[in-house]
Amino acid sequence: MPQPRTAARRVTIVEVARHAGVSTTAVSKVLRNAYGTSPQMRSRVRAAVDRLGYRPSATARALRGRTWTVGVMLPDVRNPFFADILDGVAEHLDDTEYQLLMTCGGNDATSEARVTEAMIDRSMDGLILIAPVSSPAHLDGIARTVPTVVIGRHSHSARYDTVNDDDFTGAGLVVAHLAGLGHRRIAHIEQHETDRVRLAEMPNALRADGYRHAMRAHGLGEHIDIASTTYTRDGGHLGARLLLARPDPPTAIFAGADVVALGVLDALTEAGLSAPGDISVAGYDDITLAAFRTISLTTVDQAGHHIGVTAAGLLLDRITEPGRPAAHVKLTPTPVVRGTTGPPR
Amino acid sequence: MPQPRTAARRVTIVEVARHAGVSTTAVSKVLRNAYGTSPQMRSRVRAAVDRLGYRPSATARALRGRTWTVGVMLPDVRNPFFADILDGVAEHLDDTEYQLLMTCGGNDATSEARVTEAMIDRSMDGLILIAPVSSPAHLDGIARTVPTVVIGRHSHSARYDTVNDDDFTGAGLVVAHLAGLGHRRIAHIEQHETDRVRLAEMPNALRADGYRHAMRAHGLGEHIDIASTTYTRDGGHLGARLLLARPDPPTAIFAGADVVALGVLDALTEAGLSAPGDISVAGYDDITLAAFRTISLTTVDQAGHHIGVTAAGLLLDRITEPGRPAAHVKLTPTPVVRGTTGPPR
DNA sequence: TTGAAAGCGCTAACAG
DNA sequence: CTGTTAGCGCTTTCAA
Repeated sequence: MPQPRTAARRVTIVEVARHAGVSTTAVSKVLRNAYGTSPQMRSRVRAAVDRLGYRPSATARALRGRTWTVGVMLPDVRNPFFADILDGVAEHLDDTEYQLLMTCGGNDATSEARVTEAMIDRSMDGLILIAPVSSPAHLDGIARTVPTVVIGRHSHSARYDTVNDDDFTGAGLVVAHLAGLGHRRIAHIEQHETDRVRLAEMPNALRADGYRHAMRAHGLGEHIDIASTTYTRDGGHLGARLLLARPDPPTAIFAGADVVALGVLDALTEAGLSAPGDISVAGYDDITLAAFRTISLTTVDQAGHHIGVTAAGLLLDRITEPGRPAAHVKLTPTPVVRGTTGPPR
Repeated sequence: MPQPRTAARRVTIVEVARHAGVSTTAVSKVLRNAYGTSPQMRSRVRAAVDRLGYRPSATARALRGRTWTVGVMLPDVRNPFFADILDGVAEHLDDTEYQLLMTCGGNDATSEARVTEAMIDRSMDGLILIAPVSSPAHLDGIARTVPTVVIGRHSHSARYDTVNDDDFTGAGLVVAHLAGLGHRRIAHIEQHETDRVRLAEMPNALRADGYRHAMRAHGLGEHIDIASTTYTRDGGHLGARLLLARPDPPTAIFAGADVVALGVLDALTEAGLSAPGDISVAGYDDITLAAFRTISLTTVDQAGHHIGVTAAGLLLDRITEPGRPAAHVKLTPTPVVRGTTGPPR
């Protein structure tokens, strides 16, 4: 039997139609469960599809209808918190026809613009943007072009939905826990913002606000002490060094994110100190690693999985009904007390 | 000035051509730097492109030429080792026109098939599969359809390139290090394989082989002791518990992957033991977390970043010249000695 | 209920 | 060097 020597060309709708003895229109209709197909036509078409191993070309479909593709932009593959969100998104999408495709935004507006444009160029049906750093105007522009849901931005846009953790409250939970243990000099490591819009929208800014507010509420306003660095391990390391060098160093550090807390622990080890013996440390996010016994980090669970499921649900709704009013969901965080916090010595 | 109330339709090549006063062919040629365009035509077209903010539709291009999209399948977003590979791939692609899109294969053949089909349906120009679990026949089928590079499978297919760490040698490095410290009862935690093909192709199987071989080479054949679990944190936890329960427990544990070693450390902490005081622990991969001072894990650096760069290079070559003979690259691992290994007590 | 035909945005022969 | 023309695989009016 002669074999073609080139890569087998893909089976197209034309071949399916020929084998089934019907028109391409008919095949298309059956595939999309469209109106106006007889049972026998359906079964003949389905048989031909199976026999030939036909799969529709998403790119050809894109020129007329949808691609059944949802794009997720995440800032960084390394931050394990985003994995929880992704799991949630994937779980919701698994029950649908949609395929998930991911890209990295790189925590940088230029790179984010490149990546979102790339997803739009590829005719994705909808986008989920996780913790984007682009300006609200730019996000609005994206949302005008394609159905969009934003995670981790407290904005009030009418064009896209948002899903957030209540960061302000979450920060308060940490302060309450530490104050309850008897700490007074509770310091915070934040990722600094200067831009007015970002001060209002970014989770890190709201956590810092929540920290300040809660400190005052507990009568600890005079002990407010913030080290401004970044939400990275290095940022935590630097922040801890700054705080430890104070004339009167804190007895507890609330890091704005778990990765930051890891950097803090690193700096403590380096300085010959340990948590909670010498100093208490708390994070935010409850990444999987926080539960790791060797670390056992006290933190705040913002239910990444649930955030992902919610965002995926909103996106599919929005794809179906692009003009519908924007939903802005805020989820309640819960404190997770583990081994890195204890009473001050 | 009246504003359209619906979402602005995308600018197409036709409009660019009209504004520039040339044919669509001309625009297409200029955009692709194709042969046969005069300087003035080029500048007029470019001006129109900029003015109108035109971006080519990747999906429309897909029907004729390439999509300038490379798909990467990774088994799992959580394993931080894959992030190193991704960085390498992204770095290499950043200098090109290609856009990277990722999917999760889920460490499961059925799910991998779904995901690879999805990428093929979307006309991706090439695929990089990281540590796939599908059968060689299935991988061959994929590679017949689209240019493919496989990372983390020691296969010898003529259809796709592979990039691997020399796992056999790497395992030997760990045994040599531990034996050099004076350990004799060195145990190993592996991810078990029974299938003949997988025994020959999977990195975990080669690491176990390398362990056995090195133990014998060091005259420690009688102390070979393997706990068969999985390459996960839980697998490490379970493996350590099994090994600690032996009548004569090991003085050193070589975990087949860093995530496994984290599970081992977890089990040690639980049992009131520590590394390297009570027992030495080594991993494999050198994930970023291994350098974290609180952990300071001895491991093997398999240069994930370099693997990624190499794979991306091979893929672009293969896209250009699909028929070229397959390259099978094996990179040399280097030992990274940190704080979790020391002399036996 | 069914199918012919037009066209989505782009590229590639082929003429001029 | 430039433009006309014919599709790529699919969906969608619109007649039959």
